[in-house]
Amino acid sequence: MAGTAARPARGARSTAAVRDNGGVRLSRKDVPIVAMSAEADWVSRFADEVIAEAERRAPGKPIVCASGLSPSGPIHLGNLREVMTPHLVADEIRRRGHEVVHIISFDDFDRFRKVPAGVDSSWSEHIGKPLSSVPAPPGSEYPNWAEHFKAPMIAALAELGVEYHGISQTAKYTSGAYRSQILLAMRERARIDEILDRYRTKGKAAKKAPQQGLDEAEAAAAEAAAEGSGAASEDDGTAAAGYFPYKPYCSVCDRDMTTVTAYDDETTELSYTCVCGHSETVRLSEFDRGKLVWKVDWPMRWAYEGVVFEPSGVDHSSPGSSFVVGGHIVKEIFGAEQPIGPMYAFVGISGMAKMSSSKGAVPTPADALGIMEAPLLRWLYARRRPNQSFKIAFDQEIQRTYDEWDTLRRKVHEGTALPADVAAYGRAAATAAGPLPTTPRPLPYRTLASIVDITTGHAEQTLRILRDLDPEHPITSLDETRPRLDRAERWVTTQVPAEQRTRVREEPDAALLASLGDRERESLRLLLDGLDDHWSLDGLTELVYGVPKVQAGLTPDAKPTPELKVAQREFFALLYTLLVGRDTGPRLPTLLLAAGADRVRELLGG
RNA sequence: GGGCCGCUAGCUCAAUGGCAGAGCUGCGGACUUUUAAUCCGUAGGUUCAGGGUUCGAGUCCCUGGCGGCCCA
Repeated sequence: MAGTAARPARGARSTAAVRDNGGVRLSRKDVPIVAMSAEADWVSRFADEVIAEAERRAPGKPIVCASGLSPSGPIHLGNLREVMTPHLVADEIRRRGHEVVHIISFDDFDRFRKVPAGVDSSWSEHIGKPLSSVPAPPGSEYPNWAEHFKAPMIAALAELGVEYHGISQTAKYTSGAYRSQILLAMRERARIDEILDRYRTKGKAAKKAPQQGLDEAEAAAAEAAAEGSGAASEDDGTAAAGYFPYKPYCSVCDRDMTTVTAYDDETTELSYTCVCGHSETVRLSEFDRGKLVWKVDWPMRWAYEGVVFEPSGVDHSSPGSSFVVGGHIVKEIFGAEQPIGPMYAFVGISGMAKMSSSKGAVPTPADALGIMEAPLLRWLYARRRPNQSFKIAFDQEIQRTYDEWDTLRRKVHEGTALPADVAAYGRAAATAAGPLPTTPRPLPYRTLASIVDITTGHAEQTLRILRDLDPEHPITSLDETRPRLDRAERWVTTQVPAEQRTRVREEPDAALLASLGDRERESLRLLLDGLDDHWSLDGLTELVYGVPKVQAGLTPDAKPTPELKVAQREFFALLYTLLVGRDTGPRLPTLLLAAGADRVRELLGG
């Protein structure tokens, strides 16, 4: 296991670090860091460990890292950790010049457990079938349930730069690829039963009893609650006729409500009955429509693929969990070794204005990539060790996350970042295959969000404001600020609550305008008279700060005094109230430009 | 009843047995600027508690506490 595996000697690591950093020169500008300090970074440490293990187990062969995904529903941001953890390690191994393959196993031959909320209840007739045999949810363009949920994940992985070898367990099982492993497991069923028995507790019989009282739907719901990359708890194959680690899908109804009643090692003839009334005897040396129970299936695949690194969720850390039991089975039955397998903690979400509550769904990688660029999402998974839980911000915090990312980027290029931060940045911004796409002019996310909020995405207004942000190097096309601009816009429109959006008033606040004193009327008049001559970001800045100065008898370039600052604040509050109905808002020059001169005149009583 | 993980600055986290560090927040300042803009500076610690190993412990061992997750 990961915790007890021998660490390579210090010298070995230093050598790796030198080789890693040698030969790659960074130009000061915009070339993402490909080499990085191999020190002080969890990815590097796992890579050291995995390489050493791989060379001990299978010298000269490609190093195998693996992930398992169950397409039983939306594949969410927690499941992404199942992929990102081995991806980052495999990528580091690849950067060091080793041959490595990252397998993503889609467990689409698992049983359909439960009809999720929002799907027609008639789908309950499919409970017990392989996920690849269940019709896709209504309205889907995909041929079956599994493909429907795999597709968006596959698209997200491409955008994230994750290189992998995908394996459909349906294809593997139904092609007979695992036949000899299945026959072996059946032959060794008594020993498997004995291994499982070590972890079955004495209270089991008493505990099982109440389960009988549950109806099918409740039982399915309870099982679904434990669902993960592979359920931590699942039918382990115990039946009245003895223990069998294999379960056939019924030839008639295609469900796994089957019970094995007899098996002959000599002929490989297996008899089963199904709740649908069907019963038959098949020859396991030819029959391909069934699978090993999860606790045997997983270690079988470790052995079959020669997996050296595969993480799993923390729910696998218990004594009787499939990871622990699998460690015994892979060694004692399949004669192979357990992968190095860190437990990863859960990924939380902060925010989520709309999506989760209405659809009953947790956000997916595709949702995250809608509001943030791929390198940023990669960074969130790279910067924390797998055993640390973290949150992905869908609320205002995303602005801070982006600020941190931009600051880190600057520091990395200046050479002032800490080694661990440099490493995380490098893993986020590029893979062994090269850098990920970036935004040519990465303006601060909060600025973009603020602008898009005011302009409601209107391209012409947006460009006008962006152009004036940096007059020395004006932005000439929105494309320079993409895709970050599009992410910010999507964030504003899908995640920012309506009451936090800036809404320029449709009609003038007649009552307020009528109640204004002479001094306030004069300030508005001064502003309106200056609009045409100051219609630029800088010009309007000068104007809005200048109006109170002129009123105080000062010149527009006078130094501010405490009294003047008070007057400015009052003036700004008045403008905000008249323009957006609140006493604060986006910086006024930006707001004025976005609203447009005609609307400003109307709202200010001009 | 058992297991895994965590506990370090106000917050989020670094630190491979060798001088406890970043980011954010806060505070102070600059920019004609208290905004949802930019930059500079600065403060901040009994590393959960107690014991042990060691020349040396945030780090390793033991006991306890608190928190999260899981199994039964």
